[in-house]
Amino acid sequence: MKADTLRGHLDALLLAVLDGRKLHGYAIIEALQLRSDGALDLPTGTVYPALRRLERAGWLASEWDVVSGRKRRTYRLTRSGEQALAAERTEWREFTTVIGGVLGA
Amino acid sequence: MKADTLRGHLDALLLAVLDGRKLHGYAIIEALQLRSDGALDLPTGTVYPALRRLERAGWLASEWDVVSGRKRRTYRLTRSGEQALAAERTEWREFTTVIGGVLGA
DNA sequence: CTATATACGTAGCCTGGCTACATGTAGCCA
DNA sequence: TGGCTACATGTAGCCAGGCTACGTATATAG
Repeated sequence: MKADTLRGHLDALLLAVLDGRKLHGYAIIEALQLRSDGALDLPTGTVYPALRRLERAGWLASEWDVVSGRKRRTYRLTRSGEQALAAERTEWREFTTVIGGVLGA
Repeated sequence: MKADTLRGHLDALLLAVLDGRKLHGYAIIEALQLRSDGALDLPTGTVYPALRRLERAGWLASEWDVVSGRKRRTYRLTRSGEQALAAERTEWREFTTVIGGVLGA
């Protein structure tokens, strides 16, 4: 996939992958690979700062836990994160309608 | 539409709007407004540099003409521009499939 | 004769994802 | 025991590319 196309859609992806489940950063990256059949392989330098940003925005909450000696910061959607996800999904539909409409015919 | 979402898709829009017809810059902006029901209102500072870039890339060709005293630089797709457009359309489908797939369920 | 629409163009900002690091643990295998 | 790989988190700074804010000029309507 061409570079830069992700711009503006990263938040939506992160919120979506956390919809209904708790995951830590590393697992989020893997989940996105899985759900996209390998098309999305986001670097940690993209994901970790984004997660902290979303937490500061109040859309995610995190807590540390330790699994077999390794520390993990596990994230989950907050109530307002769920609302943000719904909004992101709506925006995505609008976006694809607009661009697709121009490209379409 | 949220800022930055256009990132990486501008070329596709410009090529698409010139598919099968010649247009000058100002008319391209209007055509995009029309085709998107007003959702796309690209500033000249976005469109004009992009057109020149696409021309340098060999995807567009331009010529000056004068209509009722006003000078216009009219653009058309080159052969390789048509190929680029086809490629952009394919990439767009892939992109929406990937992101939509993650957001979807 | 002023305002608005038409028409083209550039310099420089700004944002946000990415590159390239730094740090540390667990488990496997030779 | 030592090294390699997978797991796991994080930051500093780069960089691309769309956008803001300009500057220029003509035609037309009021």
